[in-house]
Amino acid sequence: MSDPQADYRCIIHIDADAFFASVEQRDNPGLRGKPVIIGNPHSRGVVSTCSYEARVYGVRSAMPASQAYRLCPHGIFIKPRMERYKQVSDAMFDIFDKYSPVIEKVSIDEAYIDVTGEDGVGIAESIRRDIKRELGITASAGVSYCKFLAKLASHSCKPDGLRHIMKEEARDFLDSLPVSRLPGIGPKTQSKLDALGISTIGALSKMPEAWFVRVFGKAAKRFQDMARGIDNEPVTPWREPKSISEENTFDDDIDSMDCLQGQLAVLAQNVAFRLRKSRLKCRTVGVKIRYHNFSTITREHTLSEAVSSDAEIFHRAKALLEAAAPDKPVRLLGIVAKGLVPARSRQASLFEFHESPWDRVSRSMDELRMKYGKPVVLLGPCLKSRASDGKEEGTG
DNA sequence: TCTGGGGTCCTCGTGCCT
DNA sequence: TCTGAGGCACGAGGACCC
Repeated sequence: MSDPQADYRCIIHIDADAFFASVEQRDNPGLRGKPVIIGNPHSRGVVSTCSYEARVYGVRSAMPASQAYRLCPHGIFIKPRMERYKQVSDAMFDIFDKYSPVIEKVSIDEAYIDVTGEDGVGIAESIRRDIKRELGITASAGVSYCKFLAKLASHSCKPDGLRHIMKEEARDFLDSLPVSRLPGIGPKTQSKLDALGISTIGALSKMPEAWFVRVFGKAAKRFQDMARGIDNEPVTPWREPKSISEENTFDDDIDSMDCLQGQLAVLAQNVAFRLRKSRLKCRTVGVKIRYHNFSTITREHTLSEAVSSDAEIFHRAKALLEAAAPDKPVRLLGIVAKGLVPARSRQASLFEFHESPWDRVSRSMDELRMKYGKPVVLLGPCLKSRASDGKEEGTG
């Protein structure tokens, strides 16, 4: 059922243009007008983003960095400086705050802003102007009565553009677009739709609903609603995180269990630290193993009690790794913490919360980590891993 | 040719319980 | 005692997004 109120909403989608590359060009004027590519061409990584000058050569986000290097060998490759991008992002969100309290952060450089009842186009223009003046980068904005159309609008006018899609023109705008422009339709669903001869959003909107749901399941209803310009999804300022994970792709595949355990210990410490920083514990610990041939397995285990100490998370992950018994060289190893529950506060602990010995150890380790800005006390296997990497930092 | 990292959501299979 | 149905939690994996 469509919500009649929803038709009167006014939502802005703001998206910074080539964000990481723009920040680099802003900080270093010598890079302006040049093909800047964020990524390491000699690693197994991919391109995070690239300037519009690099896109001329066919370089795109998520493309293997080595491929980007072949396409644009004279491109300027820069390692991402996430701390710096985070600073600029925070400043951008401060600008949004001036215009509305209802802001949904989509990612570091992108947000939805609900400005229902106000002049959406005027506000979007002001925000874009403020970003350019205060931060020295450009952003594109889409304005519409629902989230996904606001997003399509901002993407259709990149870079440095503003587009408003009104209710009356939504169907005309959507009908000729390829189905892949709908959020949720990725390469797999697109090829399924292709096989059925459905290539445009207009064609998708005309499919018999019952049949479409039988073929595509629950998602079908949402796809068809969007294709018909219906989307009542609210702008949601805050959501509880569902999981915290960390993974690492190695420069060279690893086939020694000792070495894998060392890497696992580092991941466990980082995930556990992030849990505690967010005052959370997890009931489920999982590991992810990607082999040299890119086949990937995951294993997880749910505990009777929630945990957040380095040692408890490491031991559970280690048991899962051993049970999985990787028999091929491993390219990537990851840990995920799920089933997140709030850790009770320290104050409450005085009366009712039994702090385990592991919790006390973790608390002391966190205090040191905060003080020195990096892990000071390492789990045994971490030391092994550092030694085999030839790294010296963090021993203590 | 080569495919990151950190997430969310969904589906399907399985085991357990009533 | 056995069996099947239904609900539920869990585990694994797929698809997608930025």
